Amino acid sequence: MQISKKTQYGLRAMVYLAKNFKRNKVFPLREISKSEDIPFDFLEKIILELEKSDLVKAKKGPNGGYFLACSPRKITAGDIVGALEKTKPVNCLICGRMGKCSAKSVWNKLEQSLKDALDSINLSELTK
Amino acid sequence: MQISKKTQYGLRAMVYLAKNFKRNKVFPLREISKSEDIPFDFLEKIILELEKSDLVKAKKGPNGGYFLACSPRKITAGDIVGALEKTKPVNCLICGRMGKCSAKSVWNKLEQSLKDALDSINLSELTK
DNA sequence: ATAAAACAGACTATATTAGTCGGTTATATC
DNA sequence: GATATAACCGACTAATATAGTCTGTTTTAT
Repeated sequence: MQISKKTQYGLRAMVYLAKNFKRNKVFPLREISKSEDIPFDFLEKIILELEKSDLVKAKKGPNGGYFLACSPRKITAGDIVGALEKTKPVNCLICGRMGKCSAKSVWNKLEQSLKDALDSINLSELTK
Repeated sequence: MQISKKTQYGLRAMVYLAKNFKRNKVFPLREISKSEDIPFDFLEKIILELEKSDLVKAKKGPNGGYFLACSPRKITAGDIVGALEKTKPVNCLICGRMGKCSAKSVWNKLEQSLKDALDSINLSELTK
């Protein structure tokens, strides 16, 4: 029940992009890495996943960098965590094998409130 | 963000004890292990942790076994998960180092709703 | 041309998880 | 009081996941 460093870094990077968000402005990874004190090589992998989930876009070449794919208001913590982390608390094999599992309702409820909590927060709120 | 097998096994073992709960009745681990299809040696370690958290008690020797430390109604999923799993989603080092962390409020909210969800379920409900 | 930046895949080191094994201690029953 | 049963305990191992590194290729503004 721990959030990985990957996800923590990813969320912080996204908040950085949201805080400095401005139309047509891009942010090279080096800047985010330094400013947020995240290992550059690792962040590169993370931002790539975020890009594949359509949360950020990139501009290549000199003066290139990354930027949010849409307004901070429209991106939720749930979007970001969902892109970087397994969000189902369990893969209950028992449920499949035996048709029912005494613990299933617990994990279902947990998954739902986890989702609700994260979906209720958007990036714009986190910039304040 | 995954619940460990240890916790899944632990919860199922506890539900087993709750389902068959009867005053002065004890359940040898072998029985729980077979019935719930949980590796015996592993379950032994798990139940020991549950005992140290005062969720179950033991009776040693022949005809011995484990039993719930109190009524199923009084034991929550939160008690069980809390005994077996790290329940804080992050140990945000940044928060300590920089005084503030842009992501902190997300993890706090997550932790709270995780706790709320699990605390709202008791063992007695899970026996139905 | 060249330099800055994104993109990509393979690799390594560390930590965590899941489980095993070999024993010791307590106690009901014969 | 011997014995068998079941809890208790600590050290060990195997597998997997996490966290990061390294070496390069591609794109593009200047």
